[in-house]
Amino acid sequence: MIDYHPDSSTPSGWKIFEAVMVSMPNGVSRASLARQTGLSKPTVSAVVYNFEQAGLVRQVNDGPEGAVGRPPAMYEIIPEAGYVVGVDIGATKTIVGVADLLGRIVAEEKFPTGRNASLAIEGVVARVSMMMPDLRGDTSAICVGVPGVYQAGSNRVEEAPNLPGFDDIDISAFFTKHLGTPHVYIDNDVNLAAVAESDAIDGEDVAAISIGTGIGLGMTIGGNLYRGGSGAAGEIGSVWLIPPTENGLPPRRLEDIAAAGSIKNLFQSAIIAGYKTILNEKPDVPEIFEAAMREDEAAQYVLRQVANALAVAVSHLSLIADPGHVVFGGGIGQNEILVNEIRQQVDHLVPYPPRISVSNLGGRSTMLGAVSTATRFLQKWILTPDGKVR
Amino acid sequence: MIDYHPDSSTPSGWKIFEAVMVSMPNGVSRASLARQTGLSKPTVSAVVYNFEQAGLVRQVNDGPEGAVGRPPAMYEIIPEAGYVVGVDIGATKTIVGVADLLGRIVAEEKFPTGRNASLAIEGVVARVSMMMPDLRGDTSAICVGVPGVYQAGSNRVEEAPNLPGFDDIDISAFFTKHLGTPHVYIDNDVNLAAVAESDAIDGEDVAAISIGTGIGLGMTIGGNLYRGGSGAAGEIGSVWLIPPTENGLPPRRLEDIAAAGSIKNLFQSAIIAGYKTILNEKPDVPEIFEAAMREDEAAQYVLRQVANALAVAVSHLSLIADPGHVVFGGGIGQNEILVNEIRQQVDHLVPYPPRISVSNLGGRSTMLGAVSTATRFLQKWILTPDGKVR
DNA sequence: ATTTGTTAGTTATTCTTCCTAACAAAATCT
DNA sequence: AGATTTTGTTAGGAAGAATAACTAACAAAT
Repeated sequence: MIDYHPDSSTPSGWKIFEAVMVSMPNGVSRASLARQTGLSKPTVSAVVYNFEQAGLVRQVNDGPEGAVGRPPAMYEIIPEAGYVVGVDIGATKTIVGVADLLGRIVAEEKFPTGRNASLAIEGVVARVSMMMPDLRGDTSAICVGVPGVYQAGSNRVEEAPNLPGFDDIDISAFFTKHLGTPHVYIDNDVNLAAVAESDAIDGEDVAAISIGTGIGLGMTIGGNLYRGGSGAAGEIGSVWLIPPTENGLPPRRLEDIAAAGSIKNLFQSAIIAGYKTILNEKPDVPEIFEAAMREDEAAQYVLRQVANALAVAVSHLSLIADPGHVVFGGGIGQNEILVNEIRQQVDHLVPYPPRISVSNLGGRSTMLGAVSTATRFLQKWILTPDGKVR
Repeated sequence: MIDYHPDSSTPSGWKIFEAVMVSMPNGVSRASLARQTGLSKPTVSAVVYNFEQAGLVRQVNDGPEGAVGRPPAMYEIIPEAGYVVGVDIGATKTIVGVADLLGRIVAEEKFPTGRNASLAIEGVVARVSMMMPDLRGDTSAICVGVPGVYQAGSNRVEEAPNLPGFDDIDISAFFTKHLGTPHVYIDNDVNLAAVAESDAIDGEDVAAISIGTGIGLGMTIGGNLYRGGSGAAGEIGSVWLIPPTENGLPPRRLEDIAAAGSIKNLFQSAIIAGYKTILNEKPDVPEIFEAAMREDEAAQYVLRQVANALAVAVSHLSLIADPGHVVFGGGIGQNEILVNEIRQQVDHLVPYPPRISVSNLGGRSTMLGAVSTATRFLQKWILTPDGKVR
């Protein structure tokens, strides 16, 4: 029973809050917090007391039994103290995830994206309102991944060919108005996917390559997204494999070979060029890659070409930026057969190849990255820069 | 006349020291420091008093005349409070620069590099000892740029083909032993050049490409050097222009076309291929580029090929990492004709091309970057993390 | 020559934030 | 039962920096 009134909480609140955060789901004693943070026991007690008063933390009595010494009072974050929403607006499907203050997903839904930008974000609002009736108030945040380039300055989404109509929408104001939360973050879908992939490997730097209708790249450096000098970093789909020169060869960008449509076209050309196949006339991409494993000539040709194009692009990425990890995702990037072939080829192109892997977030990476981004924001925002509870 | 004894100096010392630093060479009043830093006047006075006692700062009486109000007492850094040495050990020439605590070069010398690593660093020690007799003591630092990859873990320089013999030398210990300063920093020459180029544009992010015997790339992100996941970022010379595939074309890396030796070879092949020239048999690279401006066929062919190779590499760099600026340096990279041609070609390859320019540091960029690095270190080191004078 | 206004710098006091030291509380170990 | 061990509380500071009110030194207006 605590009934004393020590100092109000203080700048050290940051450290303590973080330490309680990482202690989850086990909880921590105040003595342990003092050891971890290097702060004194009285300071920790005072801060934790204030957190408790503010409804941010609660005592749980499941300390270790049978240990020597006075049994500790364990404290844990109250996950319901705040909620965040992470959204992935894709060209065809939208995923909405709701998570608590700890970033744990508590609800998740997937549904068709509206046919244009306006319908898409209205659909998100409608769905979020059902999943999470009360997002009003300060202790909430929403992060939305969009299939285009988000310009923070003008608060507009640009270059989203697969979802027209973003030009005149103040997307941030729209969500604030209809969902009530003042904290809205918009970002490119591949950037958010990179955040999730980085989270998945303990925050190490990662380059996340997403292959689907187009090819995108998101990179994290030192735990933060890297956007480049003019916010245009990661346009790996536009990298020239055969640059336009006078020597006659038709110019080719990575996307002309390794994006979904291009792969299907490539298969058709392979047949015309005389490669044999047992596949039907219009196979989808996974079918092609699987056939390649079963010695189908045309499919093998396609797989080799596509993997080669991607391997060359990864070699550029690796030699220039040297990311520790490269993770492939997206509808096509998730294909193990493709990535295995890429990995083999990269090994021949680069002296110190990066670790190359397939995303194991199962198409949820953008949504998870959005949730992570919103959660990180909210966790920081809920304490003032002085460490007081907001 | 100050004759009171306030509190000892404090964590706020950092901010104040930096503010005095940027005020140079004008100096600042304490009232102005208080305004700039947001600290209170008493705090500033106490800290400045301690700096003055420690010999880090002195009063100068050249405040503004004719201004309303009490004339301020102006303070400035004592530049002689510390000295740093920046060294560029190149394959053929070495540059040594000595600078004061403000990073202002006070002495600079250029001389032939010793024929191997051991002779090279002995030469540096001999020259530094003459230029800067007393580098002993804490308030000094040295930073050395080497033509190879420096592995901080093992404290060894690797992959320095142009300067053999680095394998068994503990270079850091060598300098400490013979020069007395405990603060020795080694880095790759191109990385340090990038630091200098970034300094030259007010700390904005930059990608510095050095073209000489080889081709190297150094990048700064957020004012700091970016080294990549395994310290291997910036190997742009190894980027594949024509990757090794089965289709018959001979594989080519950027260095196979655009490094000094390759350019000369390319000129010979141009002649063999029947391009006409008025140049003599073995022209050097600047001669070739100048001839290209005077409509020399073979020279034009070479210039276009070389610029194209570099432009394609810059397009990769730009699409992947999007640096705001790209600065060319090194013996060949300093050539305006070449860089103009590159700029034109990049404009056709990339939607948002970076600003591309020629280094205007005249071959001194690595040395200047070394000085800058050592100065930054010393400025930070001279105050403890609490802001007290060390 | 005097008054007024402005800026610089000092002093004394107070506030914030954290620590140390000592002790009380609650368990296990012997 | 008493020793030991660990947690948590209380009391008393100490350090850093802010506030407020002062003095100091000048320019411009009267």
